[in-house]
Amino acid sequence: MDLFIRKLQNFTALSAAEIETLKSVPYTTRDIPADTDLTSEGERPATCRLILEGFCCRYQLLADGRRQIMSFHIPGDLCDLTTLFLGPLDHSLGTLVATKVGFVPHEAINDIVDTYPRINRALWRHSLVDSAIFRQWVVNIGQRSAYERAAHLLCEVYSRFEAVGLAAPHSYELPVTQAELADALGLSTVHVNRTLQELRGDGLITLRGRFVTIHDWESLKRAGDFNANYLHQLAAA
Amino acid sequence: MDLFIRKLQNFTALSAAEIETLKSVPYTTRDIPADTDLTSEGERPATCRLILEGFCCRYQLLADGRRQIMSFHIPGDLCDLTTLFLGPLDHSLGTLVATKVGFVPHEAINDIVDTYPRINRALWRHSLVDSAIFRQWVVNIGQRSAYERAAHLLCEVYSRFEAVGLAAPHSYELPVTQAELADALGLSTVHVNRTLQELRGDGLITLRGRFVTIHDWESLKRAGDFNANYLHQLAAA
DNA sequence: CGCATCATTGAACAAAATCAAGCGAGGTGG
DNA sequence: CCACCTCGCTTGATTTTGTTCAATGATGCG
Repeated sequence: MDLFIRKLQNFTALSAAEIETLKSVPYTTRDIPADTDLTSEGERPATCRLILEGFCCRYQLLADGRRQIMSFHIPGDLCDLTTLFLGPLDHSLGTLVATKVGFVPHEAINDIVDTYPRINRALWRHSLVDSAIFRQWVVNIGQRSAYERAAHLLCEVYSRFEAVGLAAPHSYELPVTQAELADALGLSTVHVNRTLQELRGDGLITLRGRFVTIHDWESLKRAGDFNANYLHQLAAA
Repeated sequence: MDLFIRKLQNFTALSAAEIETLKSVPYTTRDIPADTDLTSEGERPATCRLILEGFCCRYQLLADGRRQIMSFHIPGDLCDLTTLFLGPLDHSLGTLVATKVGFVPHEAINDIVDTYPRINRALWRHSLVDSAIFRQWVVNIGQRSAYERAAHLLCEVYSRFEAVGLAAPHSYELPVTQAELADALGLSTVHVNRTLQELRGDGLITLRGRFVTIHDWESLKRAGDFNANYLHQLAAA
């Protein structure tokens, strides 16, 4: 929960009382294994999911089995707000590795939204940044080459990890297979593999297992045409 | 403004008092010519833009001139809420045809968000549907073929026009050049042209000028793998 | 009439997908 | 402790989809 509060404060300063209110929000914690849905398309859960540890994604399956991952979610993300306000979920939310999840009852969030204007606004910001990330993915997949796309994604995840203090200097764990990366980038697995090799060959990154090390942050940003604006973080990454 | 209220009521029933509150929101109207920015990337406007008549899009330009359109906006859309809560805009908003726009001061919306919980929630829904549309564009561009993509987009715009009562039965005006469609679909102009010809050849649609006529709604939906869920409209299209 | 913008066409080309194997590390059971 | 199996990564060859380049029609408007 602290991570989440920290993330909100990334956008808005909160008073001590407001922080207390957030800390008193009830939730139950559960450990979910890898590759498990937290919510599936069509469901109407009664709780929102707060990622405490691990790594999740939102995705949609097409009839013939193609899958598009539409976002990654890292600790501190409340990734389910849409279930609070809208009807049946139009996509699925699943873990990519074993993940510790907090389930926050809708009523608790509803109360806060209705009675604490400043927290309401902080949640608005959180949600609008989410939205900005989707937009950026549209740009990324729509216009950029495989090489640019991959570089951009690596930059985004790094920036987001860094913002919640979960990245080592210029390195982080991206707990995702190349097939999953492919689904996120709208590319084939084979092509992702070749693209990552190119990025490595150009000395921009190293991969050891699932640990990404960024050797040349400026060049990687340039390669991915990455501009952290859209993450709307207070501290520039 | 009536269209906007109607759109909000698509998600939530509002009381007479709430509708009055919305109707009393001050705004200034302006006629904006085609191909003009309403707000440009990096700006921090003091108003939100409500489309009254016309057709707009949000887009981002890359350094080398490539452009990705990330969404279309039709009358009744309040397309700028992000400027209310977040810092400098991370993309641009521009007209595609001559458009009548209402400029609503941020303070007015701020007041409403803070003091009218039910309208706040209606705005949340409006914004979350926006978000769902972005996600669906990610899926569309990431996984679907040119043919499927184009079909899907035609379905989406039709459904949205219909929801605000701006579509004739199975036909509507899509006031957009093929080059603009290309920027929205992440395809080249040439390929969009050929794809539209295919859709016409298959008897799914007719184009006369910029008027789209859908001959076989079920088939077009099937061709685009379109499922209106994500628009979260009360009345199924 | 003449210009500008948009739609259309054909041919050559490039990026990425697909198909089909092989490799390597980690985990399991005998 | 080793054989084996699985999953994920890597590689090469081929095919597909969509791009680019370069014209040529159409249409509308001053």
